[in-house]
Amino acid sequence: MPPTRTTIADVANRSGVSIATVSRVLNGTAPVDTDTAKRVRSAITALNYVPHAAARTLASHRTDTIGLLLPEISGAFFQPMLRGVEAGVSEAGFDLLIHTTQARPENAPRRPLGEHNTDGLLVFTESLDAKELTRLYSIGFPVVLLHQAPPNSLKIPVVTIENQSGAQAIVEHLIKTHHCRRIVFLQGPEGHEDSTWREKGYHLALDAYGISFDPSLILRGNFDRDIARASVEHLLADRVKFDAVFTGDDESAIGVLLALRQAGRRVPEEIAIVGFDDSLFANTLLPPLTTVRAPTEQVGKEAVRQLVRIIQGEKVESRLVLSTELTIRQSCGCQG
Amino acid sequence: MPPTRTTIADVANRSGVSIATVSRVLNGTAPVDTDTAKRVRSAITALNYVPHAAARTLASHRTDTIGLLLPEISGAFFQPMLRGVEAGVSEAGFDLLIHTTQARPENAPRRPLGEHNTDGLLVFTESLDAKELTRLYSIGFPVVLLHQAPPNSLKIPVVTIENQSGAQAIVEHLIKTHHCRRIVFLQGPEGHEDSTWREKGYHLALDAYGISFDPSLILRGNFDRDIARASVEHLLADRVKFDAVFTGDDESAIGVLLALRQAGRRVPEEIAIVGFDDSLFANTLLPPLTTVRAPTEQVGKEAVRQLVRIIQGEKVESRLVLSTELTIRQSCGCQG
DNA sequence: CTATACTATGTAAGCGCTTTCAGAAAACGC
DNA sequence: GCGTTTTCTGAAAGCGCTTACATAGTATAG
Repeated sequence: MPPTRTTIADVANRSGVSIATVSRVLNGTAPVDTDTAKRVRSAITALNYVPHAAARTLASHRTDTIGLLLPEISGAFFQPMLRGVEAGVSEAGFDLLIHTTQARPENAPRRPLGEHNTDGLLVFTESLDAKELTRLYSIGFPVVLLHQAPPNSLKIPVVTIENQSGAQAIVEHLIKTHHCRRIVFLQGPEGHEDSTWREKGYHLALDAYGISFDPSLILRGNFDRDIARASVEHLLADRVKFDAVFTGDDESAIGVLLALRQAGRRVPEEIAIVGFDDSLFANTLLPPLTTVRAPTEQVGKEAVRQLVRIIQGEKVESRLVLSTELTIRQSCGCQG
Repeated sequence: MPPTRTTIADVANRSGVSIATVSRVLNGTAPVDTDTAKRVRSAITALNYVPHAAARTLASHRTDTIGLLLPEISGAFFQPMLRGVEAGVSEAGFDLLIHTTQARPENAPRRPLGEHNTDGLLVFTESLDAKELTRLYSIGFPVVLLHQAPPNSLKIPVVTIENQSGAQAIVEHLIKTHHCRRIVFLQGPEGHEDSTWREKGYHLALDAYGISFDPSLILRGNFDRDIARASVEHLLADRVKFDAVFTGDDESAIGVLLALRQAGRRVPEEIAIVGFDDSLFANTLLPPLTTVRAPTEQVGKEAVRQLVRIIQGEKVESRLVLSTELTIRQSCGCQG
């Protein structure tokens, strides 16, 4: 820190007004004489003055900051999410404070994000426990949930996507267009809501076409390339027959693709593969991946919008579901 | 905000001490009687007390926050970078404030990140102009530059990677092992330092093997999939002969791959492709991409470490260059 | 047993702002 | 013109903390 930082008092002195007036010019909270305002503004420029965020927060009870809580910052899925959130946040003139929860020690000394340093929180699946969520709800702190229903049926707004119908559509495509009958499904991480809904969509599709469900075709993929690969390798080793894999997400599709390529199975001729999310790399795989387009970036952006509205005291709908869209490429057997 | 937030005074009352003592327990800044400390701590727990960040900042002149300034938050390149930064930041017990500079209006009302809201700044290539950088330097504000030399030979610490030798190594691999002679190079964005160094490495490799430089083999790829693709399509249309492409980064390699595939040129049999960065998707391309491994995540982590050291008043070396490593896969013509 | 040094705690002065409250000056109504 | 509203401005009270500074009690030394 420099010996003496430029404060609002310096600006006030230089322009011959009180600090209250400077504050008014800064925030436009009360009418100020045009000339006075001009003098103040030029003093601000001349002194290179920037208001001290903490002082402002302390006095005004606003942080102008939105907190984002998610399991990890990396991963193909979080990228567009983050981009959307960033866009929304900067559009609304807020700052963004990010915390990841993965592998964070239990004995974390203080709550990283909350009413003490943000105006509101965006909480992604599983990154905050029900207890804390309940506490925040009870004190009326603005929170928006992403891809996750509120616990204990609290009325916390949610932004998510149409998982079930999207999944159903893509599985039905496999059945109807490509005559697949033995379709493997790779589950996401334990308790992952998106995955649960996608699995329901999978079942609905089978039911719709009268295909009986075979539990041995349900594997764990954990939305992880390597785990998905291992699961499929097991399946192949066990000589289980299947003609398609719905990988639950796109990341897993890479693992499946690698496993099948290794085993000499041709995709999509022998086995079709379809994913979910339409991650950035989906169209660079070979063959390009047929998947369900999830508007992840919009989810982020919309969630911020909802949150900002809540912060500003407006009411918002409690559940916003963005629609997904079947995106046909070639890994299902269609011709590009 | 709840009507009355829990403050340090509440904790003090409940445990029968002054707020100064509570503060001491909280920060460990002075010896406190064991029993007193215990009483205070249990009051903190009982009241669910969390210190107010802004008040703390205002009083202590520390924000415990590190600012990250980069052009965009998305993009395969920034992902590992971000991950490294996040890891470093949370390891050091700081918060992370992120700002992107791309497409931000010129009339941004206030300087987004600086001495008023962070303890130090991580600045990625081109995301802060020389004037502001100079100002920050002049007031002694902690800054670490990423992949970018300081302007006006200011002594601002830098963390970057060995671009030149990495590039030289991979081009020499093409020449020596695969007997390529007409190697295309795709430049990154105008003035991008990494790209400039990589281009130098390219030239050194040619020189080392006495291959004369052909300017028509230098194209602009802008580290962008689509631009790279268009450039190569032009080259093909112009019937320029070439037997390899060094794409400058990995993202461009996708575009090149698509262009060549479209044109029916086989990779790597007819034309070898090599990249730089070893992005996550590099080994999922077909053929898997031979590239130069850039330790981007470490760059992020190390940069935070340097920055924290500076914030704590220690001295650091002014330039940290992490080494790169040739990563051979199959797109150069080698057998996996 | 007095001088000296800690140890443990409280008091109070800010940190740099926002925001009431109040008052002066200017504009307006009739 | 005189009362009334409106516009503009300043004084001052905090916001919730940290941190000198001061003080009382308790060891330690000689």
